[in-house]
Amino acid sequence: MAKKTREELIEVARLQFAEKGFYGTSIAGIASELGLSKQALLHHFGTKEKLYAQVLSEISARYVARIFQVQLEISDPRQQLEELMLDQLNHQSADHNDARVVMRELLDNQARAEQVTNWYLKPYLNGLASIVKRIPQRQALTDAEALAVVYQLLGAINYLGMSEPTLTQMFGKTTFKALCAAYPGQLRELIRSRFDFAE
Amino acid sequence: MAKKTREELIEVARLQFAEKGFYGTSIAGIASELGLSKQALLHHFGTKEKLYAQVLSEISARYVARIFQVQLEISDPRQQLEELMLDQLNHQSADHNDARVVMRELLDNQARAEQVTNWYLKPYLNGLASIVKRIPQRQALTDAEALAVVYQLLGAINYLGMSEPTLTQMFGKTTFKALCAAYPGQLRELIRSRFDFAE
DNA sequence: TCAATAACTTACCACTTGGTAAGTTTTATA
DNA sequence: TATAAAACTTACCAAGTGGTAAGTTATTGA
Repeated sequence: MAKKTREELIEVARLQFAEKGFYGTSIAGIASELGLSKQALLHHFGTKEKLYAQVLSEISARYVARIFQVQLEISDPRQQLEELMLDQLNHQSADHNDARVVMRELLDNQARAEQVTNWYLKPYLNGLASIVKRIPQRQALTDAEALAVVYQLLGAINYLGMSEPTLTQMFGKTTFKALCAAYPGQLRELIRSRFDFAE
Repeated sequence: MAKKTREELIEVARLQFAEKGFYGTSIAGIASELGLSKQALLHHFGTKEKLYAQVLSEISARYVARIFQVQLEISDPRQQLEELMLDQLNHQSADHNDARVVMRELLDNQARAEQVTNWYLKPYLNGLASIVKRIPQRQALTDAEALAVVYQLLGAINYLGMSEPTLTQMFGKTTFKALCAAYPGQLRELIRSRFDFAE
């Protein structure tokens, strides 16, 4: 059962980092959620930073794995892209913690200035960019332009997911649910109008 | 000079909240940047929460003012939308602190559970949504669907702006600059392909 | 000029933070 | 069953947090 505690700690940490951010989360709070002392956590991970790095790297690994999987299942890069984006959207409505952690990482990491974690997300972004560059009529895109496209799509998807609490409070639960229901259709429309699936 | 100190405090707070978030920012740190004591700040604002609310409400006011302005200058809602979005993008490359504060507000506000601030962004979002609903062939959209469109666009824009530090470290300054240069064009293309300006 | 008030400062408080040191219990292994 | 190592706990620490209380200095306005 050695591994179990470790995994449970990572999962609790993931939720709290997503909800309150790196600074807003305390290692004592994470540990106590499992009835453990703060030092139990430090025993497993050494420092708060290392725990955070672990959480982030596992998220990244999940994303990258999904890219590989889709590339095996689908051959057309346009459909790969659409599948991955809609997948991300679905995955996010079920559990927006990953997206929130990533978003916070993008926001915080300058301040935390922890070089190591900077690279965790790179394979994921590169994987998506390379798919974009394989789309017909997009092969002339530079790396930067392809990344720009990826960022537009990810932004369009993730911005909504992480705004749930605020939007619910602002517009009410009903409106927010309607918004979420409308989203996949709008997103698909956005992708298709962008990469002219017609032809 | 009474007002000046207050305004300076708000500006410093804006930068620090943007960079380190609500929890990561300390009022002592803000004050000391101006050579003041922490209590000088508390004298002006009472609590950290109230200072934060002030920062957020000024950002929102700026956004809303821009909407009004554009609505006076331009009559076609499609062009209004394009102008506002490109404007947001430009404004953001010069100073991404506003977008970062907003993003953090969307992320944090559940945890902080501070009802008052929840509404600051509402006029801004509603203003944009109403523009979308005025676009020809989009008038049948529900409020939720219009909001979904707004969220897609804002996400596409803001996601990039706030990722600058991370992306710079990941891909280097040159690539990031190229990415930024490619962005307005890609964004315009996205908007136009979405709302068929052709007709 | 004088009183009121705004703009501060110093001192202090209770609490929380991440982390160290050292000891104890549990588990695995030989 | 003995031993080593893993998985903890209690105790402690220095530093930092937001905030209160009370006093001081500067500014303003009648």
